[in-house]
Amino acid sequence: MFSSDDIIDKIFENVVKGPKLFKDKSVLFHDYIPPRLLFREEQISKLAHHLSSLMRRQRTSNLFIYGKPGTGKTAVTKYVISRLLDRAKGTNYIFNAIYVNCRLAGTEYRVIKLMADTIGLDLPFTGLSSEEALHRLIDKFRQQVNPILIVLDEVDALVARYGDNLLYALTRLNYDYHEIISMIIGISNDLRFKELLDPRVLSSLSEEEIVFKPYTAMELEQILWDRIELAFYPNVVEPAAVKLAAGISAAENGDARKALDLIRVAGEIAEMEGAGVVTVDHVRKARESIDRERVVEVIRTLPLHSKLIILSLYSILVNSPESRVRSSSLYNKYSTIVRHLGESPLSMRRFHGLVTELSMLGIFDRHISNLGRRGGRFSSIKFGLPISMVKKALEEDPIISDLLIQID
DNA sequence: TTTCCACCGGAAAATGAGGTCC
DNA sequence: GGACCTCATTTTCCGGTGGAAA
Repeated sequence: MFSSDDIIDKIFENVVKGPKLFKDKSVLFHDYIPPRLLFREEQISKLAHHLSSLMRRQRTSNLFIYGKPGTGKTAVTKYVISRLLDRAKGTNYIFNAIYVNCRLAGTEYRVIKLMADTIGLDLPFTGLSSEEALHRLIDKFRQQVNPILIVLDEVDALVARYGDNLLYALTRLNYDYHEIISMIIGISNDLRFKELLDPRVLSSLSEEEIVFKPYTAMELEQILWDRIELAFYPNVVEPAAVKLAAGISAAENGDARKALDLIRVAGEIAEMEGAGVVTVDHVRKARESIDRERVVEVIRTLPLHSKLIILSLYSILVNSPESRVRSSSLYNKYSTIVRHLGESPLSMRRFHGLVTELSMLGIFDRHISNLGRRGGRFSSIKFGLPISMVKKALEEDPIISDLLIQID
């Protein structure tokens, strides 16, 4: 029987004394832009062609880029812009590029603020209306000498939540002052978001489109080998392991990021085990580990009341994980637990909202049943993942783990 | 065919904590 | 210092849902 200290000592020894597999792990992370982007020559040349007009200070079409996650949209856009900016240094063809990820920015105001930050305009975090912030940004735009390129990544997230007011204002500015705002690039994972756009915005933004198709398994395999050459020492990754990682990712929308994650985590597991080679088995373990870590991470970052709802379901199902619980029973249990903590439970409506969120995250599995006039319509809930995984995630919260001890 | 049950969920308003502006 | 702002969270209100019973 090994103690926890023995296990840690063994992992440490493997990492320090075991064979080194990684030459440069950073090239396997999502934000790394490689020196060449395979299978995207057509998109690179189309984008570079458009941007070259901008550098000549000619009016050029706005661009709409779409494709599934992990198909290289952001990487290609950043790659082309950075290459052209490098080339333009010291010439008269310089331009300013503003890149904002709308989903990460979160709100319309923050998108405006991030654009302002890029061109040296200081806007407060809060206190101004979005309208006022936009006015100040536009004034600053007008003072710019060089043409401006605006890239709005994951623009669908902005439009779905706040409508297309900001996009309308920017396309309007692009129309009226095209010598300043020379080009807007909208990047989206979801083509359907175009239905949400005002026809004037749509016609302006979709003047030109570039489509990124998902990578095939063969393409992903070559992409992986290209990165493995930079990331690992020679001959430490088995070809079968690469084939498996590419196959798994091709089945999941041809997502290159997933493939890179699999190979990176497989390499980390191999290093921890003190293995000299990354094998198929390490890729399988990596797949499990990524799924498990994702769940633990999601639950860890949930607000307290969401965790308390999960805990309530856990306390009911701890001895019969496959049973289902009515949402009303779950609410009663949740209320009892919250009152036990000396707090007031959330309203039923809010509770329903959180249960819906947990179902969408795959933590809960909700099923609608209908027993008719006497029984009515109701949803029954169980866990969408192994109960042991849920428990592990809950144990990371100090308040919840105390309650868990009482339940167990 | 209508009624009823037990929710479900959209929309709008409220709340409170952070802030700016004049 | 008061008016006004953003933003995340929550509450309140209320119409919708679908299948069995009346």
